[in-house]
Amino acid sequence: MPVASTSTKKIPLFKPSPIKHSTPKRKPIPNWVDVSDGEDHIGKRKRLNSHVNVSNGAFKHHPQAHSTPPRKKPRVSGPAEEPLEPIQEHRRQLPIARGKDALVQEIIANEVTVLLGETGSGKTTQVPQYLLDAGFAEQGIIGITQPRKVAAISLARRVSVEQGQPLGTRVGYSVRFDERASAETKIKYMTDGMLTRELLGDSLLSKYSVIVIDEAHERTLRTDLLLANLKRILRLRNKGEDGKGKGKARNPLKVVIMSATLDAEKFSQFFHSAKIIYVKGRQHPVKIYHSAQGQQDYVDAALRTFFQIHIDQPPGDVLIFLPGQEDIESLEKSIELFANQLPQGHPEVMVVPMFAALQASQMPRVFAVPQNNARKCILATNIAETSITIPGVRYVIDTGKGKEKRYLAGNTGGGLDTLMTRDITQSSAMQRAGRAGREGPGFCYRLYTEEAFAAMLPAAEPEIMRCSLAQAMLQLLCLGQDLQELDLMDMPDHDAISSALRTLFLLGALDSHRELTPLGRAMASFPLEPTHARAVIASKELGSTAEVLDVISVLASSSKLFVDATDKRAEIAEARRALIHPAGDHLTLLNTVRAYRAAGVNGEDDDGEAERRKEAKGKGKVGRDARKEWARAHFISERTLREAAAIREQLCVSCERAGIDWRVSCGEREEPVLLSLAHGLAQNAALIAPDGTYKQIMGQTVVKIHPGSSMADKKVPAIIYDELVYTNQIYARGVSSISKSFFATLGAFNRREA
DNA sequence: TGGGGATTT
Repeated sequence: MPVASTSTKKIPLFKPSPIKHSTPKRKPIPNWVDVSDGEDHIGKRKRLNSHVNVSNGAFKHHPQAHSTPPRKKPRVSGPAEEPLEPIQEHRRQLPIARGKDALVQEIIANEVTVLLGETGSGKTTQVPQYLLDAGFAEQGIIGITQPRKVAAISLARRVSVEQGQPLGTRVGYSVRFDERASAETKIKYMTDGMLTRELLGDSLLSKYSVIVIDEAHERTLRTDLLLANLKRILRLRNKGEDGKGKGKARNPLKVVIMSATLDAEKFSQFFHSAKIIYVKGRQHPVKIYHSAQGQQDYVDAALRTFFQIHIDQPPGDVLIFLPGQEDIESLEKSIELFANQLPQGHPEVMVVPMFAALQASQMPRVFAVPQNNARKCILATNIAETSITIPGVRYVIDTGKGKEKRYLAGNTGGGLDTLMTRDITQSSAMQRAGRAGREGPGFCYRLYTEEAFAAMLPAAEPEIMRCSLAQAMLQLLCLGQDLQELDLMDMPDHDAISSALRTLFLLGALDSHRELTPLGRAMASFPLEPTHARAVIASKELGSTAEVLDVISVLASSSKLFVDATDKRAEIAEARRALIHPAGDHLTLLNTVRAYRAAGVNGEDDDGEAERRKEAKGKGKVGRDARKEWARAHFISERTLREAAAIREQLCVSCERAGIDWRVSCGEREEPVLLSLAHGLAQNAALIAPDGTYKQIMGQTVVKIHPGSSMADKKVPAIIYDELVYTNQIYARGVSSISKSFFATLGAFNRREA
């Protein structure tokens, strides 16, 4: 074995194991309907537990598991028929097509339907079209929610092609910063956050005749809030004229809950034992191997497994799931080292790292076709589980580990995010394995035992149990709802609720009777965390709105501004030196945003005013290129800056509605900026102790300034910070120095505003 | 001396 000679370690041995016990034992539930076999079974409801496997969407484990699934011929055929358009033929061949009539019948007959559809069933593209055909769009819109923007957009694009109509007419989408929909739109794909927002304006969602919640198993915070509200809306909209459910409701609503796997029964129970409809998927079979023994060092085990595949197995790209960037970079080096020592005749290896913080310029490599028949090896975080699909993958190596952020509510100084490497869930494991079967039969090597798989949690805890509730509570209060009284699928811990209430009180959003204040209502009108919204509002009196919007829009962006590459540390530090502000990270952000804007004018520094005038006239290519080059030279994510610019524009609109003049600037004075931010970050503050450590003002937690902060290793009397993250230690991230005297008056300030 | 991944009229 050539690799064994370069490594003293033994290659792990794998035994094939067809996951015999991955279908959880379930009690017979009378509500199950299987429509996979098509219209033969209309009216003849089959009991699921007697004949169909449902829990394992990623791969098959019945006797015919390892053969390619049969492709059904179109039902409409014969010499007399017109040949079907390729698109329509494709639609008819999707697994769900055979169940169309039965599915529509069930949706007509029931208020809520739970649709359990495996990957590749076609449920997300087809069900809305079936509902359209069945006349559901005559009284309203068919809305389909997605957790991710890109999914909503690409689905709408696909379905508009299937409908033969331009995007934005019959089929449209609506996501933040981007909408393609019109008065004639009947099928609308949208993010769950968008529909949550619509609730604030129309608490009955009355323009929708059907709402389809897709990927419900992901249980995002917004999905959970939607589900609770849909239950309420159904009660209000679907009762008859006499108000008691008799007679015909004027504007009834249908709800369809779609889930890939697992938890279908929980959705059914939540909606009063709603019918569960099951549709098979059409995924290529993936053969699963578990390691015979548990692996202590998963990076090393992944290394050995990769070369075992590379040397022994036929061509096909390899996707390795790892927890984070550190492991990815370490494995990348190891694989390259060993790949260079391979004997002649072995294909080369092209190693591609993939994680969210990667520079945009590196991303295309993931999709590139390797040269010289090299084998591509993608090292990815769980970004490759749901967000990005990579073509060509035939082998998956699953370490069984992933990082998970979890919010721990504090009873004093705000909360704390933990970011820890943990065992993944069974649902994640199946999702990861499924990534090997998208184009053909595949293989998944799990670096953990079958017993370890069985011991994993079936699914991740819902997000509502793992995040700060302050923003959700504030939004609900504006709807006249109380999170504690809401009929949620899972109720968050009492600690999380009281911590959020406390935060809202300290920010002045609630009064001492827990009533929403005018300030709270103003805060809720911003698409921001309450802490950030508070800072924007505080900037009005302090005359620093333009600057605060520059800072907050970056903080509210989904990705990092400063991209770091481990191997260019010195170069990066040198490039950014001029941007660093002695007062800390917030003003460093401000410098960066200003410099970026100025770079678009002449490549020279500028007060930004000229650029704003130029922007108003239309964006010039020269300016765009200059900005792009500037961002690249300073190792700054332009994607983040562009997202921040879009957020800033939206915030300006919110400011206008709230009576805040977003043009007001404090010029070069820095204190008004920091003071505004401090009004929002009042709970996130620490004072230096005699021993040189920082201690929270509210609460006694000792915090360390994150090494990535410009304030790292600096000793100042007092700091504010964006967040606390616990990894190995409790780190404060996004740190600025602030005058100590500020805190004496802060509490009084917020309450006076309230 | 260290950064799982989404999202918002």
